Amino acid sequence: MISTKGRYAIRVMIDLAENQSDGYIPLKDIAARQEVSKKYLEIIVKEMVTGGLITGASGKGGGYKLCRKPEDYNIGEILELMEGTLSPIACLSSGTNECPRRKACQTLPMWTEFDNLVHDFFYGKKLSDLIHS
Amino acid sequence: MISTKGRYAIRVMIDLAENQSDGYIPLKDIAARQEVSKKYLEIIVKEMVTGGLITGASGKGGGYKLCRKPEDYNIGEILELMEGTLSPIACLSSGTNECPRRKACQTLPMWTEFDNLVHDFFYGKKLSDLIHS
DNA sequence: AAAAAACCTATTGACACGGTAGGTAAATGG
DNA sequence: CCATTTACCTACCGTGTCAATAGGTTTTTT
Repeated sequence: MISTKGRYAIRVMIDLAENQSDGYIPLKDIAARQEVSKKYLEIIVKEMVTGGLITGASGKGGGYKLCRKPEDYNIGEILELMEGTLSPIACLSSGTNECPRRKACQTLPMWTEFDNLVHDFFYGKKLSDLIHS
Repeated sequence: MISTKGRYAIRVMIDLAENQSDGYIPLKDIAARQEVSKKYLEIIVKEMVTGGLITGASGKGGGYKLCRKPEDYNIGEILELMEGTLSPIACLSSGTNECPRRKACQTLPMWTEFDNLVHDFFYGKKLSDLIHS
């Protein structure tokens, strides 16, 4: 289940892409357009900055902007940053201690197959694919 | 993220399929083979009975058994029963009140596409596909 | 009657989700 | 220089789910 953090992050990215200009776009505007609490977006946007997806600038005239072209982002990296992992199964998330039943597990092949499916789907989608206008 | 409930349920089904006999298989045995707490399995198995996946019988010689052939179960229905929904996005889960931004949402098509992918994957897998022996 | 099994109700600790609140630092315009 | 605007930072909170555990009751067979 993909949480609001991941979903809102993508919407912020789309908003930034569509309202691109020379300068920065204040979060207040994004929150208004997306009809999401600005306070909550702050948390999300902060992670996006430290994760290297966007850049922020303080002060008057400040705000946020993309640091790459929309076609150079893929949805998978955005979701992975926000959700921690894209893996739908605990055993497959990196950093999980290896399951002792791994060798005998009859479901693991299916989960692995599914994991690859999910990964390929989201890493194959570019931010620019979501923009119409 | 698929929880232990869904994952254990599938393992119980596999266990039942592989140890099929004329009679019923006690949960104690399943728990031992699967190395999972019997107490916790009770909760899961109960839902599987009320959901119509398996049948249970009390008393000595009792236990659980499949009520269909392994090839007549698909993984999707098992997961959907245990997880409530297979939809990875809240907006798409049945019973969710319709999002007011639905018409304008630029991410919905992607979520829908993903939702279909997930659905097709799990509904296309049969229980019998997971059994080797 | 005893044993074995499912079945039932309640409780728990930990943690994540989805926010809210209030303040601090930085940059700009006048 | 000062007010405004903006990001940035820390803390908190209520609700719910997850993953179990505990202990008892009913049903069925031998």
